[in-house]
Amino acid sequence: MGRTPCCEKEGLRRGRWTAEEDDKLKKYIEANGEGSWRSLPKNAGLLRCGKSCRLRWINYLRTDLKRGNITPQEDETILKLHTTLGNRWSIIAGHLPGRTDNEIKNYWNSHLSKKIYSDTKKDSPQESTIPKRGRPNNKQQTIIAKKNKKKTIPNEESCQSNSIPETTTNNKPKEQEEHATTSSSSEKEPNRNDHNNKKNNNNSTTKDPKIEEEHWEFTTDDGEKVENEVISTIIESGEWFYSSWPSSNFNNEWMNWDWESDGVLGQNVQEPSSWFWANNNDDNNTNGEGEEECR
DNA sequence: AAATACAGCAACCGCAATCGA
DNA sequence: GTCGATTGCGGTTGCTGTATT
Repeated sequence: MGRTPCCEKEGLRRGRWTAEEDDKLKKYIEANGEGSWRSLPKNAGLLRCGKSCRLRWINYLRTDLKRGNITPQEDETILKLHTTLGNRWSIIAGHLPGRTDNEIKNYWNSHLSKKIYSDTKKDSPQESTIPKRGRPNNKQQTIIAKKNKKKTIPNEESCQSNSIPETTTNNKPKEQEEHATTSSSSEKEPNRNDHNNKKNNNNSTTKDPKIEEEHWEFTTDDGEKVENEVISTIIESGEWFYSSWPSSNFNNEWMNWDWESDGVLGQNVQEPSSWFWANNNDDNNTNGEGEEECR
């Protein structure tokens, strides 16, 4: 039994595309437009699976693609976005015109992940590269922050099919994937495609993430005023609220801060990994590790 | 020069989301 | 509302070129 293959495999070509195949595909799509990938190969005279055609078009043949090396600016953008979004390559790619998710994923795996690894190692050569969790140490800063009104960045990912952190049975979200790299097929969750499994677990009230640009003003213990623009990811899941942002915005240090947003006051203890879960209904809010306090 | 190791990247695979009858 | 078909995404594989021994 098992699943039906996405396309007949017998007689279909695999592996690298030839210039001739590229030409056929390009000409067909230019004449007929994208879509109908299943029937496209037959109509275009290609001995390829529709999926393969789609991938080839999206990643290499589209005219709006930017070729060449990733620039330092793009490099920085990828790093920042990855801090907040994790391995959500298509969303990251959406912020880099002309770049594809596959390209960014490959670039991350072959360049940036190593770069981050070596940087972390350099910073704390005797310690694990996995960010430690726990209470702030004596290097923490205490700052007073005022968050200005948020402006929501219109983002196509809200319309896309991106999953957000799963919720546990008590509706408290599981910890965000630490570096979001592995997915074991041996410990699969029930298929969420649940007419094949009761479509959509409706005990979860999670919403699509919002990417927001926030302007913060800080006053440090030393009286220094700091202004900062950050991109943060806001995810709501039932009464739980998730927020994260690039730690580089805060010099990778622990912080305590009081905040004010739209007339609401609160307090936070934030670790350098720069994300937290908070409970909108509870006075004793905690993040995924029980470190967070906010009201 | 040959063998081996490594890095980079194109392509594949399976799962989940979405579409549409 | 249900369910099969289609599309999109992210993890992984494996080929190819280059560096090292």
